[in-house]
Amino acid sequence: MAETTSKPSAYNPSEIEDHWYRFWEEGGFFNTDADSGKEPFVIPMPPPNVTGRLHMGHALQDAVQDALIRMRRMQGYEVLWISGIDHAGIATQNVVERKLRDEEGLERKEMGRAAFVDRVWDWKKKYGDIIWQQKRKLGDSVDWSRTRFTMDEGFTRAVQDVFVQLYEDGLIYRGNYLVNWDPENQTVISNEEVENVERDGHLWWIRYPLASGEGHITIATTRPETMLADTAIAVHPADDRYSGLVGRSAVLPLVGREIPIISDAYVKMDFGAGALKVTPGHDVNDFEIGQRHGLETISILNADATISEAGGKYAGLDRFVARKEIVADLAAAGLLVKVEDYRHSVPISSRSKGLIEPLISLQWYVKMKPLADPALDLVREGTVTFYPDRWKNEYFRWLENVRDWPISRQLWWGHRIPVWYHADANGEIDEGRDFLVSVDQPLPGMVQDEDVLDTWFSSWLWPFATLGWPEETPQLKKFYPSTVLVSGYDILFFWIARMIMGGLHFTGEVPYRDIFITGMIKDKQGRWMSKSLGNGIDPLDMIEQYGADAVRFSLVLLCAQGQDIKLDPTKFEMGRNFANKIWNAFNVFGRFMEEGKDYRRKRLFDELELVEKWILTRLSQTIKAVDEAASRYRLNEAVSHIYDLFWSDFCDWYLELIKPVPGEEMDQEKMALAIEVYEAMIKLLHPFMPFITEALWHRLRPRMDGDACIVAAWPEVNASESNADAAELFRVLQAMITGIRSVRSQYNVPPGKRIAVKISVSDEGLAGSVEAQRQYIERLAGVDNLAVGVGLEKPSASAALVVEGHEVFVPLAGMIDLGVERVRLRKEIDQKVGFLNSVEKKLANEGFLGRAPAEVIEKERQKAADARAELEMLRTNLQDLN
RNA sequence: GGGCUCUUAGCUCAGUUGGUUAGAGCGCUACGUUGACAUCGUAGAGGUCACUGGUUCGAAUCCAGUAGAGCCCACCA
Repeated sequence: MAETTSKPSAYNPSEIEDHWYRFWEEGGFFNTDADSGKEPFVIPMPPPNVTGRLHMGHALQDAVQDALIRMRRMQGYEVLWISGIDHAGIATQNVVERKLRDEEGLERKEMGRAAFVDRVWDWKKKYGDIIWQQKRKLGDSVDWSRTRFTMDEGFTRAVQDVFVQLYEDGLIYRGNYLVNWDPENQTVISNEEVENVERDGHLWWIRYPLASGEGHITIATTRPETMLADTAIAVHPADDRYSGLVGRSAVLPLVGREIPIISDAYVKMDFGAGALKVTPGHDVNDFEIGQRHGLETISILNADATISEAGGKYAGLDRFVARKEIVADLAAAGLLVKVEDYRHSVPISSRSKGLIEPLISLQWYVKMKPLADPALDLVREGTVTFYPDRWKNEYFRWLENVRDWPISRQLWWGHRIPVWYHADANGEIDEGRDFLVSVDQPLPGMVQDEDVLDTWFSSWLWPFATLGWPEETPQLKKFYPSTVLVSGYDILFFWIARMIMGGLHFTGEVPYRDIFITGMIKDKQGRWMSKSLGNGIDPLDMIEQYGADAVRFSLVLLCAQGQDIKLDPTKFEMGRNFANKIWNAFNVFGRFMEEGKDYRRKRLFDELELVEKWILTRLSQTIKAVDEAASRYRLNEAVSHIYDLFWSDFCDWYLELIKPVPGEEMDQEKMALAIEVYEAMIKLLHPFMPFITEALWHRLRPRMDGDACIVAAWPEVNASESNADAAELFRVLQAMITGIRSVRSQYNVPPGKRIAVKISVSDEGLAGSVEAQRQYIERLAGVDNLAVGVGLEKPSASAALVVEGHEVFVPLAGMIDLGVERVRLRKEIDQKVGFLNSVEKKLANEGFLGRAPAEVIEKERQKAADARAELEMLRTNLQDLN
């Protein structure tokens, strides 16, 4: 499928990306084969929500994951990128509910559960995999035939089995406790789903009369309406102001209930009036005080956060309306002491953004400590490793303090809880009788729990339930545990920690040994990207504008060791420019290639010319560095090594030296090596820039059907084709060329004008070596009259440079400006003197000589000697000017 | 209140176990387009590595403290 090479075309990402994605997908290159016998490499992709659209976070994490997947595929692993979609309980229910209301005027509750859930399924089938069309644009090499859904048949079975197993293990229980209640969605949520935000509020000081009829006690509260559920007043045991009141009672205003005054060390003496109204039914800390003192727990809120019947005359009012009325009533009764402005943090639902109301509710819980302890040990022992390491501390902190997990949700979209109740005469749950935990209906007439499970109760099974667990499938045997998880830290507790616990408990193995935590994408000012702020950058727009390869490359380059990325769209210019460079560099030799011809080098390494030995040496060094960096998930380093090699070495030096002069053809042997090196670099780049590399790979040689860059063998270090001496010699030549160019620039020598140069080196051997490469200097420094020798004399009226201990004279008759030259030399001398001083200071330090390693000392001595020699040359040259 | 991260060139950021007078991209200055690329090339300017102290022969790098910025967790009603 050779493309035409006669007419170099400009780089246009959109022209190649769809074409090559289709090539991969239709060619089956993404497919995973459980029977291949190759060593597995597995990444469980965090399943996007069914409501999801591609955002920059996906783009970053997919760029990282796909790079790892593609690299390992090229290295001969059987790769599996576990993919699928999460049903995302609350989020999806909300989206569909809103849509039905807006577009069809339908209310969920009026529709009924079965009809509503049907509509969510319809919605899922219609919109559920939009994100995968978007991920194809990114170039994700996913086996799309294996995608799963967290509510598909097998997954549902796994979730239910897990519930039953945990119940039988004694790790699931049901109970009435204070929960985080989200009145908007009318469901319980877990602590992790609650955000605390600072809000302006008030502190109401309220006087509670004593039951004796004389005197009163004053409390301060931010939520006066909860007083309806007060069952005590608490003061600090050491608070002298109130010591006489402890044990007596107060009368709850507006309600008339008599409540005890108790002492508890929880109370802060210096806050408010030092007395605390205790509301066990609607406050976490008060609940605990209530437990300690055996207080009654009263609940005065309905599920929709209106005041319940227990709230007497306020029943039916919304909590905020009730608050106003209660405050007014207190004021009227002369019991409102004062109102202060007060800024404090309040809990809100991360889903609905509604204010959370703590209240008592009957829910299902998972007992966490027995699951957490083994999960802690495995990370402590190093069986599981975090990259970067510091995230393990967050993990420890959370798991060491983990609280039991409320898993029931009062939603309709999700996995039904596999618990069955006897029904009363009305078909309602009869709480008076025992329930049965069972996947299937255990007895006719029993009714299933109305609630569904927290979304994360299915997600935590992701790495194995996707492979057929609990069946012992070949897939499961081959691909579990996974190799590495790539994720953001935002779901460390929600998902990663629970996945480790679940994996261990249910399969007996850790779900993966490596966890690579990426930074998060922020906007230019470091804020989270969000719809409400409107500061999001759409990856699809960026792909359109810069190309997918450019977007991926830039993201990986910016993604350093878990640091957040403050993203500005102009960052993608770096990737785009690089892609353009790659494309155009091909044309340097590509335009000379004969169609259908396979150029292979005949020369051995020793027969290569210097710059060729050098570029092969640099290639080997780069391959080594890339492999090393990738093994530690330092992909930004891997990528910058390749970038430097390609741009600064291959293009700026190697290509400049081997490309034919205008009008001439390219030497076949040189072409063969150029193709060889370029091909290796293309392969190194493929994991990061898959489209452009695939496109170019096919242009490099005639390819067999079924061959592709995506499955080409990963480059390996070839020690026999690497030569440090050659590399060093070339480096010296580079320094000489740069020096001559610098002189030219300083004296404004026109670019086209060729000049004479005399190079005086330190020994005959080097003179020969430099002489042999004279065409490099002539070509890249614009020199037409080059003399090389030992101890050559400085021509008159010439600029003199000292390069790596050698002297380079640039005669500039008529152009030389003694003033400029003096300034230049003095500057060089000053620099050199400063350098020499610092080195000599070290060498004069007995501590250094006594304690530093011998090779470090030797290096310093060499540096000093070199610097002295160079300084001597510079000074002589300066004197000659006078 | 506890913990974590960051502070390096005008801007955005790299810098792997401490060892050449610190690097990149962008921006800036000068010069340069009849064939790879102006999404480019060549040369250059630009940094007391936040501050203070300590460890060390040697610190951008390790430790302590200070000052800013941000994040996470827990939350005084």
